[in-house]
Formats: sequence, structure tokens, C-alpha cells
Amino acid sequence: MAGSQTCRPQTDRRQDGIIMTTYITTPIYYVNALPHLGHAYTTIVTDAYSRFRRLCGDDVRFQTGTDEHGEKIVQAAEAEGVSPREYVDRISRSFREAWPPLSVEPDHFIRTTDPSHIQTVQDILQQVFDQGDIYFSEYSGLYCQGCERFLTEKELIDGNCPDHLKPPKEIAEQNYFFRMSKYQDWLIEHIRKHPEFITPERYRNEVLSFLSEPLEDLCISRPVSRLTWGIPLPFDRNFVTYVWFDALINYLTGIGYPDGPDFEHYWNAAEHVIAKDILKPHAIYWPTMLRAIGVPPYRRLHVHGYWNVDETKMSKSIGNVIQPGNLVEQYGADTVRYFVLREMSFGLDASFSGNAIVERRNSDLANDLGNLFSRALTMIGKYAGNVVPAPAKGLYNDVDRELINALEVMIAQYRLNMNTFNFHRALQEVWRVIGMLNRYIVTNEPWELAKIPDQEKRLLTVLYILAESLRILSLVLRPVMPEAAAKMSLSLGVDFNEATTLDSHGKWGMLQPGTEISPGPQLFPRLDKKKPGDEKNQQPQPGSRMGEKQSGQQEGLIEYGTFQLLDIRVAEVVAAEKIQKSERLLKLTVKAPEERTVVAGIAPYYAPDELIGSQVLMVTNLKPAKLMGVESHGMILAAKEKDSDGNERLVLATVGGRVTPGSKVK
RNA sequence: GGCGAUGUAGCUCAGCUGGUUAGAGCGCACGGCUCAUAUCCGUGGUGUCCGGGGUUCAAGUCCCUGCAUCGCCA
Repeated sequence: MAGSQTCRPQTDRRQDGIIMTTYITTPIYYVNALPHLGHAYTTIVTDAYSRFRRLCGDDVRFQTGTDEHGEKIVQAAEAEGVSPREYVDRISRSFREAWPPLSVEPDHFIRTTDPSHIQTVQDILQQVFDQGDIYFSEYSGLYCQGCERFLTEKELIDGNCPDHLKPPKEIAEQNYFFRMSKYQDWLIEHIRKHPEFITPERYRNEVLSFLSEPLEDLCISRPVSRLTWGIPLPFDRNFVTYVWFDALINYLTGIGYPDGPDFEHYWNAAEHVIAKDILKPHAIYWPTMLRAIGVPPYRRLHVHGYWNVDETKMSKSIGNVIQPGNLVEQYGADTVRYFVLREMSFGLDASFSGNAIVERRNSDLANDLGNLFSRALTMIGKYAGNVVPAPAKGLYNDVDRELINALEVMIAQYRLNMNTFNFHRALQEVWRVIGMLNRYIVTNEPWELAKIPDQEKRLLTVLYILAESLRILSLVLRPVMPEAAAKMSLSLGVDFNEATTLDSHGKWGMLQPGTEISPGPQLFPRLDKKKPGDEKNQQPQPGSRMGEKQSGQQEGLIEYGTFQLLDIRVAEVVAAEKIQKSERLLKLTVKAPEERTVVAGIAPYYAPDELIGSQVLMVTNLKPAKLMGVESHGMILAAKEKDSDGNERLVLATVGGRVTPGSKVK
């Protein structure tokens, strides 16, 4: 079990009669790309948690927004031929508009270009500067003019910038630094004393291990000669603020820091949700910044992992980038929310695929929950005239009591797990009860009871128990699947609203006999699985930056004659096997049109069996080379993609339709 | 290179401080029911618990070592 050690009830915050408060945030998303699955996950988690806290009776403030300054934004805007302002307005809007279709309802959407944010950032910088925690110093490093940024040694390949293939220049630059090191000991102590400060524990350990080494001070500026799209430093107009002092402070400005009426009220209850890539800024920079400002640290930081997209199953139906809008269109908001919350152990990585989401939808939502709901309501219709029947007093037997007890246990476990971000466990608990209810129906056979006149009381009792159990299910499912839960309670004639809480409505026996039931349409119709060959839905990617890259590339052009040197042909795979000692390599036998053997480094992305019969593009006039002992006569072409999370994958290049093997590509 | 995490049924994963025949869900096979969304219920099989060594009366669970994957750091 998630158990008593990690799950601590909110006794530290709760005092009888006092309304608890929750302030929960997503990161502000950088507007250099459109929203994708990773953004959607963070935001869904945050929304589900905020709904859960509301269900607990909390006064909740949920904030998300966009991060809009920096060099990359200027570049992106230039590439589109618009001003940075126009550019960020557009992308920010696409974030803001991405959430409502997912039933995500933030209370506030903040933008770092908001005037009030800019003002407060400057006030804070001035304060920290005045107290001596910001100083001017020289910084030297390897600067790539193509990238317009400093590179680390690690990034270099053979001493060159990996993107521009030129050596970076060693340059020195003067900048302002935040005296972060000054607060290192305090931070270590704070993390040690507050086990919940950074969760899950693995990330807390990671931070502590990082802090065991001396902390460097944080560079917080960029000279205006290099960057103008930023917040000017109030004490030196030759510089603008560099990312973190601008971005992190959104958590304060969004609730009216320093003297807004609600600031302290919410800040004392602050919790942040982030993906692991921005752990360090949130776990180290941010608390030390707050310390310097004189604001107490946030309460909890919740760190989640990445979604690995299962290419082989996914790419064909949806395309490369998984856009929240597409997901909602295909599966509906409830299913997407349920899937991501159920499938990922919070903190760990998980994999996403179209098949997985359809399987969850069909087995968990359609078969288990939807069908349970449908069969129960139908029976109440048939045997009780569409009205919640009255249970016979004293007629609860052992099976009934076991079920009711299980529901109570479920609510407690659900609370504990939702509160500690163990959403998948919370949902497991709920589905254990759903399984019990399906068994309960089979055990009691209401359709048999209905045939025996003197069993009517028992029949009505069984039906009442079902209806009341469903009412409780619809209550606990509200944070996860708002639409479906609302439909459920509506069908049961129950009026849940903003004032409804787990305490007020999560008790057995509150469903009033006599309430009219109105079975609606199916909650979750079953979905068909995508067939492997279904490539019709492939659509151009609106977020693609392909165009920019091409137009920007002046150098490195080749003559047509050079291109002609390549002999690219369509090859049909007739056999494929893994090369034993290698993780990456597959040995393929292809027809082009003569048979030949090629070795391709695609084993992580394609199973040998699925390749047989497929047509790929191959460079046929490459010098043979031996790889892991196998001689390769040609090279298979594939697209190499790196998503914003840094995951790489290969997708085989192919032709649009069936072609005679050996056809030349030109 | 340093530190850490992970490696358990076809798939996704549970297995706390070592203790009888190693678990769940999905998938698969067979059987049952008919209230229900071709749904539900029951039964069933498979696992060298990554490899090797060790500690112990006893190890998936502890120690050492190797391999693989991932993360953080340099």
C-alpha cells in the first residue's frame, strides 16, 4: 500500500471549523512551441488535484499561464515575420484555449508579459539588489553565435557546436548574479526537516545529492546587446532579466504579491506541479529566491516524469506530435484524463499509445464502469419503476455490509492517495469497488429475485445498495472525469454542486428513496482499435518548424549533380531479425529488386515481424560496411525526431503507395 | 568518469522491515449467467523474480560482481 508513511492526512493544516486553502500551480509554459501531451498531463494533474481539494471543501486557487520572454521567442517571431508581441499573444492564446476542452478550469491564467507581473519582478529585483544579494561580475564561457547562447563543454561534438558545426568562441561577458550560495545551508536544512517539501522521494534525494556540492551563484541577466525581449533590470537598464527571476516569480504575482488581499491566504498553501526537467529551478533556485525576498517557501513540490510515446503504434494514427486537441477529439476529455491519471505512476515515466488508451477506455470505462452503471439503472427501471427504492430495514446481510465497508475503505484510501498525488492508486481503489459491484449483481441475481414475489424486499434492498454505491462513485470520480461524473449523478437524481464535499456527501445512505432515476445514453461507448494500416488521419503538423529551418539555411547547399550521386530505391523487406549482441541493430533482407542484406539501427523502434512486407527507402550505392559482424549493403532511410522532452525516435521513410521494389527515387 | 534508480508472467506493473505452493490488471483458453455497452461472473496455464557469486535454517527481498536501461552530476 502507499501506506501510512507517505500518506499523511491534512491534520497539520486542518482545524475544525476553519476552511482549508489550496493554491496549486502548473509551471508557466514557454511559448516557443504549441501545447503537447506533456503540458496537458501537468495541467490535467493540477486540475484534478484542484477539483479534489474543492471536493474536500477547500478554498482553491488554481493557476497556470505562459512564459513569454527570451531569445528563442525573438527568433521564432522573426522567423514568422511578426513582432514578439504578436507572436506571444498568438501562442499564449493557443495554450489558454487548449485547456477548457480538457475540462481544465484554471482560476487564473498569468502571462509574464502582464504589466503587473513585470512591475513586481522589477520591485523584487530592486529589493534583492539593495540588500546585496545581487552583484555584478564577469562570466566567461563558450559562446556560439549561431545559437546566440553559451554552450557547455558537454554539448560540444569534436569541439564544435552540434547545430552549427563550428567551434564556439571563448568570450567573457559581464552580468548580474544572485547570491544563491548564501542560502544553500538553509535550503538543505529545510528539505531535511520537511519530507513532503519535494515529492516523490526520488527527486528529493536527487536535490539533496546535488546540494551536497557547493552551489554556484545564479546568473540572472542578459545584456541588451544580445537580448531586448525581457524585463529590464531596474538598477541597470543595459540588462534584462534572464529567465528564472522572471518566470518563477509568476507564482507570487499571480496572487497579488506583495500586498494583494489574498496573497498570504493563498501563498501559505502553495503547491507546485512540475515535470522533472525543471526540478532544479523549482527545488533550488526558487526556494532560495523566496528566502532572499523574505517570503516563506512553498509547501510542496510535486515532480512527475515523462510520457514516452510508443512510436510504432502511435505514429500512424495521430502523427508525430500528440496534441491535446487531437486527443480530446478522438477520445473525449474524460477518457484522456482518466487514462493519463490511471496509467502513470506519478513521478515515474510512462508510455503513451493509441492502443493503450483504447484498451483503458474499453475495459475500465466501458466494460467495468459504464456497463455497471447501465445494468444497475436498467434494473431499477424495470423492477422499481425508475425510482430509488427503499431498502428494507435490518435486511442488510453480510455481503451487503462487506460492500458498504469496502466503499468506506475506498473513500479513505482515495483521499489519502489523491492527496499525495498517487492518482493511479486512488483510481485502482475505486475500480476495486467497481469490480465488487459487478460481482455483487451476479451474486444477488436481481432478475431471479424479481421472479419470486416474497423476495421483493430483498430485491429493493439490493437495488438501493446499487444506486447508493453509484452515487458515491459519481462523487469520487468528479475530480477525474467531471463530465461523466456529472452525468452519473444527474441520472441518479442527485444534485451535486460546488458546495458538495466528501465530508458532506461521502457517507453511506444519503440517497433518498423515492428519488427519480433517469437513465441516460451510454456513459462510455466502446471504441474500435485503430487498425495498423490506417494512415489516413495523418495530418500536417501546425507546430512544425520545418519551414523556418529551410529558409534560414544559406550555407551548405549542394549541386543537383551531387544529389544525383545517390541511388535511392524502394526496397521491400522480406525478412528481418534482431542482431543478437546489439540493442539497436536489425538485420534486414530486402528486395530492391535483387535481394540484399542491410543492417539498420532501428531495433528500439520496430519489431522485426512488423517490418516484413513493408516498403522502405534505401540508399543502394553505399559502400558495404560490417556492423556487429554483419555486412550491410545499403542504408535504410528514416526520419530522426527529437521531441521537446529530448526523446529521440526513428520513423522509417516510405512511399505513399505500393510500388514495384527497386523503383528509383529522385 | 562519479553518484543514484530500475531490471518480476506475452504486455503494464504490485511485492513493507528476508519466511509456507511469487501477485494484480490487460491479453489468451474454457465454462456460466442474461439485468447490461458482444458486456458481467467463474476457472486455467505459463514466470531460470536480468546473469554470476556470497551471507542465512530460509532471499525476488540483504551483500559483492557483471550486463542492460534511465536519471542527476563532471
